[in-house]
Amino acid sequence: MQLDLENELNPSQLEAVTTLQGPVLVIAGAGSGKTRTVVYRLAHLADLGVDPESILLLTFTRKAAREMLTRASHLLGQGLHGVTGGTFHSFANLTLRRYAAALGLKNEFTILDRPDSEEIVKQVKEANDIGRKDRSFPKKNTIYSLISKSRNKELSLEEILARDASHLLLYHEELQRIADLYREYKTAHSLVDYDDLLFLLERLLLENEEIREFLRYRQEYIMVDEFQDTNLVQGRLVRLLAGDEGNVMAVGDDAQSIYSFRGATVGNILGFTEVYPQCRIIKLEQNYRSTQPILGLCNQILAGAKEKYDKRLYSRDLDGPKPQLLSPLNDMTQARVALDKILALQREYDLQDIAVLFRAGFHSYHLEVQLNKAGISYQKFGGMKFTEAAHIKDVLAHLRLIQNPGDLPAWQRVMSLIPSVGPKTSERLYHAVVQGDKGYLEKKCAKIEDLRDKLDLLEGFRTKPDTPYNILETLLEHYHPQLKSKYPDDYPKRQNDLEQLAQIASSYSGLDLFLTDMSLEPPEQMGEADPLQDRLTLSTIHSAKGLEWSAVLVLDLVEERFPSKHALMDAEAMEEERRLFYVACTRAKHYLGLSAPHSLHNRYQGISSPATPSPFLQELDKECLEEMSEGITAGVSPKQAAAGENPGKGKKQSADAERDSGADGYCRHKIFGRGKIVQFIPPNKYKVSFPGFGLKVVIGDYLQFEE
DNA sequence: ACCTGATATCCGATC
DNA sequence: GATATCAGGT
Repeated sequence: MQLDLENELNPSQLEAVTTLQGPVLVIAGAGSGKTRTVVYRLAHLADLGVDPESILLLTFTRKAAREMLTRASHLLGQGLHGVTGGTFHSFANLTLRRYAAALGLKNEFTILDRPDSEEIVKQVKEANDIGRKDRSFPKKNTIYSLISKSRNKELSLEEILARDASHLLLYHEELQRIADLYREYKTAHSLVDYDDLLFLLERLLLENEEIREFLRYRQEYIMVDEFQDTNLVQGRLVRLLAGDEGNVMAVGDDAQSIYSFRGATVGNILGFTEVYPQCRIIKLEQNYRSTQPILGLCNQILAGAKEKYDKRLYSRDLDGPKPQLLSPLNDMTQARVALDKILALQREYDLQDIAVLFRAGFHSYHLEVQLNKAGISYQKFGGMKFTEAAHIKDVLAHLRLIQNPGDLPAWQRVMSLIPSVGPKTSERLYHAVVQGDKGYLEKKCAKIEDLRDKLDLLEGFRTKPDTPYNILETLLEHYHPQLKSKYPDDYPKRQNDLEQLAQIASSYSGLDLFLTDMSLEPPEQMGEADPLQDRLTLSTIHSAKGLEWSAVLVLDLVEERFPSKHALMDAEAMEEERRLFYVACTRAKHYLGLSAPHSLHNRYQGISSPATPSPFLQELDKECLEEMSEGITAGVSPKQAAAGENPGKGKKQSADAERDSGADGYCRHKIFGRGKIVQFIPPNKYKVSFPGFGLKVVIGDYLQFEE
C-alpha cells in the first residue's frame, strides 16, 4: 500500500518522516503530532521495504511503543512484526539476558523493583548496625532514593547530599557504606536493579566490540522518543547503539522535561548537535491538539520560565471556551466540585475523553470516594502499582525463588509467611540450604510443619518445570490459607487480584519473561476488566505524558501540593514543577479546568488550614481564565470561607445552601470528639452537641466534617 | 533470642 | 497506608 505522505503531513512532519539517513533531532512541541510523525516514519520505512527487525524504537513506556506500532500497522494494513520496541530498561534486559555470559553474569538474574531495593537497603543497614536507634537517621526509602539519584546523575553520594539533602551530610560515611554494601549484596545474589540494567548494557557494549558491531548492524534505524527525559547513561547508550554516523532520530521537547529527579538531563537534547555536528534539526511547532484559549494559557506558563524556551505553539486558530479557574472551599469540597464538573462535562463528552490530573497519587483520594458514591467508573494511572501490593509480592516471591534460588529477599519474604519464622530464622534457613546443612533443616522442619510443606512445594516446582499459569494455580491454592490469616479483613478482594495475576500469567509461556514483565512493565490497573466500558481517567501528570483528552481538570493548584513542597526551596526544582504544569495543561483539547482550593484539610490536626494559590496561577494573565464562583462568596477571605464550608452541598449559592445543610450531619473535634451539628451560625461558627460535653459553639476551623 | 502486635510518624513523580 | 520502633510474650 502506498502512503500519501504529502497530504497527511505538514511540511516539517514530512521532512522528519522522510529524512531517513543520518542523525535527526526533532523538537516537537506539545500536541504537534509527534506520535503521528513517528508512526508515519515507521510505516514509511516498512513501505520502503526495510526489514522491521532492523528498526529499534525506544520509548518511555511499553504502552507508548505498543500504540505506535499498532497505529503504524493500521496505516500499512499489515502487521509490523519484528520491530524491537520498548523502554531502555526492557531493551537492556533482553540484550543482557542474551549476552549475559559475555559479562560474566548469570542470565537468570532477578530484577529488583523499588520496594525490593529498599528492603535490601534496610537489611544491610540493620545487619551492619548502621544508624541503629538514631531516630533522625534517614529511612530506607530516603537512603535508596539518594543512592539511585547518585547513580543516575553520576555524581558522588557526597555531592548529591550537599546539593539536595545537606542536612544528611553528617551521615555521609554511613550512607556511603550502605551504598557499598547494597552493591555487594546484589552481586552476591544475582540481583539487578533498574539502574544496573542500563549501566550493565553500557559495559557490555563498551567491552565487547563484537556484540556492539552486531547490534549496530542489526538495528539500522533507531528512533528515541521523549529524548528530553533520558539521563546521561541513556544518552551514551543511544550513541553506542547508533555509532557515529547512525540513522538515529531523537524526538523530544525540552519544555516538557519532567524527569530530572531521576537524572534526566535536557543536556542530551542540547548536546545532540555536538555529538552529531552533521545532524538535521527539525522543529514541529504547529499544534493540532488544543484550542487557542488553552494554548494561550500554556504559552504564558512557559513565558514565566527562567530558562527561556525557543518556542511558541500556534494553532489552527480553533476557537473554544476559556480555561476555567475553580475555587472550591477546601480539598474535600474540591472533590464534589470536580464531580459536578465531570457530570456537566459528561453531557458534552464521553467519559473516556475526560481526565482529572494531579501532582501526586494520593491527591485523588477524596475524588475517588465521590466517584464511587456517584457510580462513575474510572481508571487510575500512577500511584501504587499493582505489583507493589503485599499479597502480589508474596506470590511473585515464590516464582522468583524458582527462577533464581539465590534470591535472598524473595526467600525471606516467602519464609516470613510461616508463623514463628522471622528475619533471623529465615536467614539461617537460607544458609542451611545454600551450604546443604540437612541437619539444621530437618530439625526445623520437625518443629514447624508448615516449613516442610513450603520447602517441598518449592522443591516440586523446581524439579518439574511448568508454565507460569500452572505453577500459579497450585501456588494460589497453597497460599490461600496464608492470605486469609494475613488479611482477615479484605482477603476476598486480594484473592481476586491474585486470580487476575494468574489470568495475566496465562499468556506467558516462560517464567523469565513473566517475571521481568512484572517488574519492568507491571499491568497498569486492576479491577473488573471491562475494556468496552466508558471510563473516566484519573492520572498523575507524569503518567499522563504523551496523552490527550477533550476535557482536562487539574486538581490542587496550591502551594505545597503543586508545586510540591519538596520543590519550594529549590529554583531548579521549581522550574521542573512549572514544566509539569505546562505538560498538564497541554493535555487538554477543548476544555481545561484548574482547581485551587482555598484551604487544605490537615488530616494530622483534623483542621483545615488556608492555602495559597500556586504561584504559577498567580502569574497568569487574568484575562485568559474564567473565574468560577463555585463554593466561595465574593469578598470573603480564604480563611473565613474555609470555616464556612460544610459537607452538605458543594456549590450553588453559597450562603443559603450552607446554612441549610449545616444544620444536619456530624463533625469531629480534636478534644470533644464526635458531635452532632445542631446549628450553623454565620459566618463562621457551629453549635454542636458533643456526647458527654453538651452543646458547644465552635469555630468552623476546629471542626472536621463527616460525610 | 526471636517473633508479634501496638503505636507514632511521615508522605513525590518512573523504569 | 506504610514504615520504624518499642513492649510483651514465647
